[in-house]
Amino acid sequence: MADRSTAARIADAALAILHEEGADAVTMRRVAAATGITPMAIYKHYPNRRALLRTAADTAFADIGAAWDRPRPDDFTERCDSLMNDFLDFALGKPNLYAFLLAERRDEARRFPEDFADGASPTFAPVVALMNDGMREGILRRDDPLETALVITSHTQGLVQLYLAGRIGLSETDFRALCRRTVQRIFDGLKA
Amino acid sequence: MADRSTAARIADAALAILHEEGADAVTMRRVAAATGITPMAIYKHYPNRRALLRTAADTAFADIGAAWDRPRPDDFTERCDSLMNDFLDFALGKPNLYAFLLAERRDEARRFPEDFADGASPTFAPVVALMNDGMREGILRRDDPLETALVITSHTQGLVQLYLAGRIGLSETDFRALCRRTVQRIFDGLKA
DNA sequence: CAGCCATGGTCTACACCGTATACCACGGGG
DNA sequence: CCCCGTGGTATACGGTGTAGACCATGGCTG
Repeated sequence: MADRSTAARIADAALAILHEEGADAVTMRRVAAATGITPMAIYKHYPNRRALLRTAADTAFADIGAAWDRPRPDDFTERCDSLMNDFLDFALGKPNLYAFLLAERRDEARRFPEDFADGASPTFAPVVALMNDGMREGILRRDDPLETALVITSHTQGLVQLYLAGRIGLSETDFRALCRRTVQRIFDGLKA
Repeated sequence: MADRSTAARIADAALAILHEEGADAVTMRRVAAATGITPMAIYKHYPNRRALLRTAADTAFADIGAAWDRPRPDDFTERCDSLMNDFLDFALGKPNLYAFLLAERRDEARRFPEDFADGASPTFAPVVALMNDGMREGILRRDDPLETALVITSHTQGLVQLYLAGRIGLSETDFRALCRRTVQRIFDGLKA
């Protein structure tokens, strides 16, 4: 209680509701109540609802980046699985948060359009690095690592999107296996 | 004026606003005004806002299916490009509609979870058929056509998602080229 | 020490949202 | 002829984000 700043407690409450019930449930009145405060008091710390949601998402995003920045197995395939599992852990474990971040970064990206260009995004950079390693180790065909990483990430994102949309009727374990299998298939190629 | 039924005119207005300004802009009051009617009159034709949006989306979805059901080139690669271009035409030309359909089918799919299982979705079936053709013609490795189609669609959907989210700083022409290139890359495989 | 003012909180109010309810005009079938 | 279903209206309620006015408090300055 005699702990974090009010601004942080507001953001925490917003993030919790966002995580549990989705972005629509994050109303100023609910966040205020959860913080033990009047709705209008939020405006002393955030200019409006969008900004509140954005900073909540920003901290969540930073947390992801930090969680992903950990040692990986040496073997390329295992490292690949390990990274993908981290991604799936997040996307499947916090689908509301994931969906919101995906939608939210639309505007965030408008402010930093070069975010992709240099592969600097905390969620994209590890994939680029992985592709670089694979090429250096001779496992992947030498190619543009950015585009290769883009192939892998967009495939996985799209697959998760379909799964979260309920369009792939599999258990989570089966779906994770499907992801691993299809990524492998992409590496192998589909041609005869 | 002495034309379509009121219900249809309401749906038209909703679809137009949905297309131009996104789902959030589709308010009962706005749709009513655009139809020249009182907000509450909408409820004589649709039980609530969600239902109105859903039928608007349904007609749009049916239109897509119809538009895609047309003759394709013989050559496999050209046929592939042709189908992808149809998809990109829609996703890039009506991003609001596309985003809404993607989100909306989450619930629609909950009612028909087997929609993917048999590849019956009007946007998914053509891809499955294409993969089948490729395998029959010996161009693609003989494999599960559903999973192969899933690889291609999820990749493209994910890529479009990233592009619409502004995370790929390319012109539309360059982006279309990127799509073609990466799909080709998937067919070719990434391994050394 | 007196006074001021930034900080962070409150309460009230407004415009907009979806929609429940009540009412009404009218045209066709018993 | 009456009656009632159809499709329209007007009003109202509870919800939303947020603008505006107000106020307590505590730290800096004259």
